[in-house]
Amino acid sequence: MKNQEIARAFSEIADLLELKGENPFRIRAYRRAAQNIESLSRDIAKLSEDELTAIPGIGKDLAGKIREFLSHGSMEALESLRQEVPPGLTGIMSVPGVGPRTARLLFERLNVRDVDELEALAREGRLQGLPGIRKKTEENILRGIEMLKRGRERQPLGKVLPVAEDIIEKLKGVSGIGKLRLAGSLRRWKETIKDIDILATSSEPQGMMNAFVRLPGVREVLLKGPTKSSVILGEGLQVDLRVVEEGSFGAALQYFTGSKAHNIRIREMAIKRGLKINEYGVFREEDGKRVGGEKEEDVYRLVGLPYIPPELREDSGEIEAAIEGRLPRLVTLEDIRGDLHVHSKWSDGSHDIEELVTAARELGYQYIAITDHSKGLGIAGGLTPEEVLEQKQEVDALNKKLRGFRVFTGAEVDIRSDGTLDLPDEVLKQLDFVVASIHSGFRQSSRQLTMRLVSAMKNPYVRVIAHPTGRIIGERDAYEIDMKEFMRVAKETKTALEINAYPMRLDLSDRHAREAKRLGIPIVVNTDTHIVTQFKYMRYGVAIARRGWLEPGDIINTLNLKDLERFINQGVSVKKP
DNA sequence: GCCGTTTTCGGCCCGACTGTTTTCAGTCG
Repeated sequence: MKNQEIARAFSEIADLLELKGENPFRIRAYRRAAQNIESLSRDIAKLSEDELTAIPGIGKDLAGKIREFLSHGSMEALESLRQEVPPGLTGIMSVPGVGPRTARLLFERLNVRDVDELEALAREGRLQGLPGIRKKTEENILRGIEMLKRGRERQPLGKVLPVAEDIIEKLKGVSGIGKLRLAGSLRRWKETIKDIDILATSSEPQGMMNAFVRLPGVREVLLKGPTKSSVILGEGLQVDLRVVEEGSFGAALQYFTGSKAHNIRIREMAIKRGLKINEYGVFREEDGKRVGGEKEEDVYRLVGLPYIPPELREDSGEIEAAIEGRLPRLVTLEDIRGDLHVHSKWSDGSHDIEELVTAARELGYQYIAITDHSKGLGIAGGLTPEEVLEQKQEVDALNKKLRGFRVFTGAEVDIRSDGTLDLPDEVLKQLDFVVASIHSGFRQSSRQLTMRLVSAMKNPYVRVIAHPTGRIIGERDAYEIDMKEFMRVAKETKTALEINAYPMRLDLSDRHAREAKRLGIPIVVNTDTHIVTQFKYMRYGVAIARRGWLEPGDIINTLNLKDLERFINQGVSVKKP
């Protein structure tokens, strides 16, 4: 899929135009297009001309450039811009605090071509004396370079959210504190996070800011004002705190939750209605009177929309859906009735089955499926066929004792490198819930990997493909599979696809989940629990499902026990409810 | 460059903080 390459090309064009000092609206148009292409779930090469220009921010011109890239692998506009602008300047712009104007100034006056040269000159104090640059600015540039080198990359949601929640807990103890909420991409549950945004009200804003910048774990204060402060934590994460008045809290929450693209659309709608929206409220253009803003709902109501949940706010069709009254009724954590991918001591889990049952019941679940590894995964203590059947006996006996709860027998059967399964059909057929997945041979060709998944799905006893793309966020990219073919076969064979809620996996991704829903493929949200505390990861999986526009009816483990039993008892020829 | 229940031209989201400035430009989100 060329989507990401095209998005990067547009984004680079935007950077280059910015360096040339071009029309800012034209630049914004490229950035918006890049963002929308990046979040596209479908293969851009497969879209018709009409579908292409239907993408928000893609008009005739950009559609032409996309076609050009798809047929030639390059864009004339980008190539000639690269000729015009010295290479390396876009790199300089990636230093925090250095924008297009400064980058250009540095190149024109000092012939700075890359970040290393910039660093050397700054260390020698040779930036001072340039217009608008004195000691402080030079120091800031050096700090920016340091931050860049340390890599302020996006970090996995699962790492950042606990840190953010810890900060929230600490801020709750600060005197004068009123409302306190996470905002930004954390509130939208994006799978990776660049910084933590916190919004608060306070009767003592100044004291609040003082306390904030002195929190344990703060390594550096980037800026500190009466309403806005930013710090860097030891782990390199940036945290922004904004303090607003009670009457503005809703508008501010909406504003700081973003996404930026979503907010721009909302504000454009406001202008058409003679309104102006900022983080302090919704104001009437004619007399400047505030007409709303205490509640987040105000903002949407005043532009004529129903409330849009944060997880959908990416300008990827949610505004159109809201206008047409077809927003999904998103699944919630409360809709989840059980977990269908759980490991026990039998393989590499930490608990025996009864302990898992106790923990699951405490969460209000009605069932779990025990899906231990098969023997091919020696490192995980995988089970032989005999052990699988022995475990089934234990589960059957346990179920006789349980009331209002059921343990389903299952396995996470390994898909071998030739596409065969690691347990014989005679064993699989006796289990309630068979999950299949790939644990080796990640680097095979796309065709080979796709073939393995396809042949696993064609096995009549396989109900689910677990963590279908194998990615580990920040460590290992998704396998190169033919996603279209994979999903086609999933639909044909009525095999469910898993959203693995393990925070470093989140696999399927939100985009693929949305595509699966579009195709009518059933989804199951599982935690892959190895130790009971990991049951709590379900919230991450549900968040990805919500970002994928999924409703309870799209997800198997929202079924109550009776319905799920009925579904399973329908027999192996029908894998789907 | 996109887009249109005011528009095919003329708009295009809005404000905080910093540093270097005597009133603002640049950067960021």
